[in-house]
This record gives sequence, C-alpha cells and structure tokens, in this order.
Amino acid sequence: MREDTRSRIQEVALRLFTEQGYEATSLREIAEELGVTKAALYYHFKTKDDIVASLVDSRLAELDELLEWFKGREKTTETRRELVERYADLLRGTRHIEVARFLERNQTAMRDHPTLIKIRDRMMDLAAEMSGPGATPVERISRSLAMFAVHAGKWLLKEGELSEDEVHKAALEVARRLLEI
Amino acid sequence: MREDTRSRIQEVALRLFTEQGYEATSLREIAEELGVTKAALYYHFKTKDDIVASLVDSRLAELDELLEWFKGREKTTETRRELVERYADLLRGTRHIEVARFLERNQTAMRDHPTLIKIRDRMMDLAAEMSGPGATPVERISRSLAMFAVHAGKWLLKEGELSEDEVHKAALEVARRLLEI
DNA sequence: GTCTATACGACGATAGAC
DNA sequence: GTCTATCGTCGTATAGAC
Repeated sequence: MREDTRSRIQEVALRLFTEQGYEATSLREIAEELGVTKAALYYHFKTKDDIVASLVDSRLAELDELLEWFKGREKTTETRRELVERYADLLRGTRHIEVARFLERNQTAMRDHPTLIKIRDRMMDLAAEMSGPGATPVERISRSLAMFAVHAGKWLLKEGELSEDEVHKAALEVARRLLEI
Repeated sequence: MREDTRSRIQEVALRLFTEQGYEATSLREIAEELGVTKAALYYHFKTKDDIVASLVDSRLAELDELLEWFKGREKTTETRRELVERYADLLRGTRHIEVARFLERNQTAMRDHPTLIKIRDRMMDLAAEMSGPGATPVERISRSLAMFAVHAGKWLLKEGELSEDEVHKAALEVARRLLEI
C-alpha cells in the first residue's frame, strides 16, 4: 500500500501547478491533499523544481526526436507542413497535453529551469530549421507563427465557442496557409 | 529631496519585475537598490500587487480607447488592418513598451490581478469584435493571430538576427496577410 | 525504505516609534 | 516619510521513529 506515492505526488502537483500557478502552489498544499507532510515529499523529490523536472523530461525527449527527424529532410512547403502536423499530434498525445498546458502557463516561473531552457531551445531550433539563411523576415515570422498557431487556438478563442476538434482543425488550416506565404 | 521616491520605486520595480520575473523579485531587493527599507515601500504602495497596478493602469485605458474606436466602425478587411496597425503603434509608444514586455513575461503570476484580468478581457473583446457571429473558425483564429503576430515577432526570432524595425515591418506584413484569409 | 517532527532563513505584510 | 520589530508562511534541510 502507498508504494505509488511518487506518482500520486506528480499527479496532484501537475494539476495544482497548472490551475493555480507554480509559485502560488505550496508544498504544504500538495502534501495535505495526499494526507502526508511536506517532509514526505522531500523523500521522493530533492526540491520543488525536481517535481517539475520529472514531469517535463518526456516532453523534451519528444521534441529532440522531432527535431532530429526534421533535420534529415528536405525543406519544402510539404515537409514543413508535415512538421507542424507532427507537432500538433504530439500536443494531442494522451498525457502530454497537460504538461504542455502547464509549460504554457508557467514560462516565467520556470525561466531558469534547465529542462525548460532546453525545451525552449528546441522550439527555437525547430523554427530556425524551417527557414534557411536565405529566408526573408516575413517567411521566418510566418513559419514560426505556424507552429505557434497550434498552441494559440486554445487560448485565443473564448471557451465553449467551438469544440476542441473544430479548433484543432481550424488551427492546422491557418498554419497550412501561413506556410504557403 | 526624495519627494519622487514613489516614481523611483515604480522605475526600479518595473525593470526588476521584467528582468527577473515578478515573484522572483523581492521587495527587499527593490528597497536596497533605492537605499531604503522594505517598510518604506509600504508607505507609498499598499501591497506588492499595488505597485504593478500603478504601472498597468494606463495600458488598460489605451485598450479601452482602441476598443471603443473599433466598435463604431464597419468591419471590413481595411478597418481590421487599421485596428492591428493602431495596436502595433500603441505597443511602440514611448513608455508602454516596457509595460507590455512586463505583462508578456508575467501572465501567470498576474493571473488574479484585477487590472490584468481587464486587459485580458479587452484583448478577447477586440478579437471577438473582429469576427461577427457568422465568421468561420479559420477566420476567427486568423484574425486573432494577426493581433498576436505583432507581439510574437519579438520572441519568436533569435535575438540580434534582425533589427527591431525589420521585425516590426515583417510582423505587420504577416498580420496583413492573415487578415486577407 | 518511508515518513514525522522540528528548525532555518527569506518572504510579504503590519504596528508603532521617531 | 522612514525606521525597527514582529507576524505567519514559504522552500529547504536534517535527525530519527517505524
């Protein structure tokens, strides 16, 4: 019994960090919800940041994989579109949508977190890789914005206005057009 | 002498909040840089949040004005473009660029701040006002993204790659094309 | 190996003296 | 208008019970 305390901490922490923000969520809050003390958390994780690290590591691995795949391909409108579609699929993966949402909402609080910095670097690398050295500023911004459109759909529109599937399809369509500029 | 302590607090606080983040900046840090104690800050401002409120109030007023102007106009590609251009000009205003940058970087920390909530509402209202009830999801997302493109240029591109003016012009061009979808 | 009890310095905030 | 002193809570750390 209670051998899965570690994963229960991850689950509760991710939910509270996303709902209330990382800094606004205290370890006491997490511990109380689980019926243990703060100190128990420190047995399973070195620091508060370490709980985050355990959550975001898999997302970094996926981005590494995506970047590696794209580097080996020709850069055409077609492959750029495929990249954005793969990225969108990644965001819709079973567990990682919650992690992505947490990262979106806690960029500032996490700005010195090593894994977060790496994730941000991979995103920049992907954007840079889409445009060679000869690309115009308009092309660079359009292509970067195309990747971003997949994220943006979620919080640019009022809630309940459209279904999640409608937003997803429409955001991909906007991204596709941005890549054709 | 030192009758302008209030504005000096605002100046130092805005800089540190933007550079290090709101929660990562302590009142002790601000006070020490000014050569006073924490308690002195509490004479000029009720709370830490109150320092922020004094900074962002003028930006809310400008957004209110912009929304009011747009409401009274016909909704065409031409007026939507003019809206985005006015918004971009607003961002380039002498003092408000620093405040806009602070707000960009501290969304999560400020999520319960009354003025911040109002600013976010005005942005949503502007996005909604650009598309009537008959607009398609693709049109809605494109137009929202057009406003966002003006912000995005700054942190989508690697630093030093392009001048601030080049980024500004290219972002506006991308926005213009998004409005023509 | 899993957790509790207890304590540390720094934080935002307040009360009251000068 | 600015100070000292103090409050409760925070993240963090360790000693030791089971």
